[in-house]
Parts: sequence; C-alpha cells; structure tokens
Amino acid sequence: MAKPTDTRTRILAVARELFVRQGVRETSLREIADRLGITKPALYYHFASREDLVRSIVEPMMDGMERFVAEREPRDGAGPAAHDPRELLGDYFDLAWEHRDVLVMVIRELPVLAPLELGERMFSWRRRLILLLLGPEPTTAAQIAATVALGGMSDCAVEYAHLPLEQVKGPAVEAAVAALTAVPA
Amino acid sequence: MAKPTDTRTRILAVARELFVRQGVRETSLREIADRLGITKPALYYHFASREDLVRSIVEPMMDGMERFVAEREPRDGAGPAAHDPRELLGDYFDLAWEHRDVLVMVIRELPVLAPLELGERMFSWRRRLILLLLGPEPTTAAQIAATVALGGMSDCAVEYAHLPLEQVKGPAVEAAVAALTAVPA
DNA sequence: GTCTATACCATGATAGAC
DNA sequence: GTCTATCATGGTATAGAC
Repeated sequence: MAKPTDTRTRILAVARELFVRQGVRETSLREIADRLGITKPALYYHFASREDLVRSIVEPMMDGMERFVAEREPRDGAGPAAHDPRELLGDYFDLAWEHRDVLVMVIRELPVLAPLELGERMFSWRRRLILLLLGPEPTTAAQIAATVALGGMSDCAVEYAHLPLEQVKGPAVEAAVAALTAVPA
Repeated sequence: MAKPTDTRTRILAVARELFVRQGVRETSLREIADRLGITKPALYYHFASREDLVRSIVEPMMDGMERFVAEREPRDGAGPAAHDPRELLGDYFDLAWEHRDVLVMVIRELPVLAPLELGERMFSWRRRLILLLLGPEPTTAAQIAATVALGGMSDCAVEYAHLPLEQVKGPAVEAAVAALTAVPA
C-alpha cells in the first residue's frame, strides 16, 4: 500500500489532466515534471517510459470495458444469454460516462496509442458487445445499426460531459435503442 | 494550372496517406521526404511549416462541410426551411463518406489539429447542422438524439470504409433517422 | 529507494549555396 | 527548386549523489 499522495499518484493525476486537456503528444514530460516541481528524469524513476505512463492511465478504463462484456457473455457451453437492449445500452452508457475523460483521450488519439495495441483491444470488445446486443451471426446491416447506437452514445458521453448524467443518459439511451431496433437483426 | 504530377501534389498525396495510416504526429517530415526521394528542406520550399501541410490536406473537407450547411440554411429574412430528415441525413452521409479518410484523421487527432482551430469550426457547423435537423431552439434532449444520429453515422463511414457505399448507407441512415425521431424536438 | 546531473539522438525549422 | 549545414528543443537513457 502506497501513501495517498505519493509521487507516482501525483504524476498520474497531473499527466491525466494535461493529456486530456491538450493531447498526449502535445504534452511534454518536462511540462509534467515542472508542474510537480520535479525533474524529467525523476519521472523515469516512476515510469519506464512515456508509453508506460500512458498505459497506466488508460488501463483502468480498458479493464472496465473488458470486464463489462466478459460478465455478460454466456458461460461456455450455455446458449446465448438474452439481454434487454435498453438495459444493456443503459449500463454501457454509465460505464462510458464514468470513464469519459479517458475515453475521449483514447478515441481522439488512437494513433498515439497504437503501440499499446489499444485499437485491437477496443475493436475486440466492441465486437463482443455488438454480439451481446444482436445475438450470434448478425447481418451486416444490423451491425451497422449497432455501431450507430454505440458510437453515438460514446459521442454524447464526451460532448455533453458538462451536463449532469441524469439529463444526458435518458435521451441518449432512447436514441440508441431506436437506432438499434430500426434494422432487423 | 499546375502540372498533374508536380512536387507539391506528390507531397500532399504521400503526406495524406501516411497521416491517415499512422497518425499525424507519428509521421516525421523526414519520412515523407524520403518516400519522395527529396530532402526535408525541399518540403519547406513548398509548405511554410508542418502545420501548413496539414492544413492543406484538411481544408477541402472543412470547406465541403461548411458549404453543405450554408447551402441549406434559410436565406436571411426567410422562415426556417423545412428539411426532410432522411434526405438531409442521407446527403450528409454521402459527404462524410466522400471525405472519410480525412474525417477519421480529424476526429482521431483533434489535439494535434487544435492550432488550426478545427475544433471550433467543427463544433460550429455541427451545431448548425443540428438546427437544420431540429429547427430553431431545440430541447437539450433532442440535441442529444441528433448527436447520436450524426456521430453514429460518422463512425460508420469510418469503420465500414472497406465496404461498398451502397451496403453501408442504407442501414446507417435508417438507424440515424430512428435515433433522431425517437426524441421529440 | 528517490532523485539530480548530464549526455545522446531525432525532429522541426532556417540560412545560404547551387 | 533543391541541397548542405546548422540550431534549438524535447524524448530517452545512464551514472551516480543522497
């Protein structure tokens, strides 16, 4: 157990704020170090590289996303579990909202995060999420509708981040459900 | 009139491909120059800076988007022009599809493009587009639904870029129309 | 275990020769 | 219109002080 305000934690907090506000590659390590009153190499004691620092910030969200689908996938051997689209989309919205600052960072900077193989991981759980919504072997048309639903909701969690959750969630989920059910699976 | 394969044009083509494939900041000017068999300073003869190069690639898409809304906005003094949502969303999809390579670049690298004030411009025409869809003074809930529709369609133009237009457009527009009309304006 | 001092290399950018 | 030479900056990495 580390102390509540140890250097590592403070670095993570400052880096996260600057990365989200002005971009990952637009934030120099010097800038982070200056903000904390330490030197650049001191960062390298706590994090092996810039990539390591980014990874430590992004990992919790990725874990959350992957756990979300894993928990809802049918147990091995069991038939496909039925999921109410409204409930599933609503729960997904809550998760996207919870991680909205890191989510915007990931969406807006995929190229920077490519070395972390984030693209592949996102693509994977997004695909699994679509299967949960549509059942096995959905048509291409249905997958496209699901993409509108999921992508649109993610956009809302990011674009209306300044509003209270209760005001955004309802309309966003209603619209997503409508998009999803507009095309037969 | 420039010759069909002058250096400037070749630079733009190569830069565009590399920027889209591996990211703007992940592509060095050296890499672009090497690919063309010229040196870095030669690039600086044709473009004042890296930013100028990026701007030249992004500008046509931004112009297209801004013209799209301007053409459809009511003439000064006239009442709000009525727009069929399905038609408007369909036309917008065509435009997003046409510029999908640059669009993915802009969406995925907003921080890199911040100096070009692209965020403000995108926000502006997106807002105007929402007004065209919903009429003046829409509720927040309706705006959220419109964001799901527009954001979801953009995602589709990017994610299903490898499929033929005819296969993607239909389902994407249907889903977007459903999302938009799910919430009262 | 925590940090400073220092060096190294790639990059964006400019000046001036051809 | 293109090149050689050069500079400042910033990411990375190591050596060593405390």
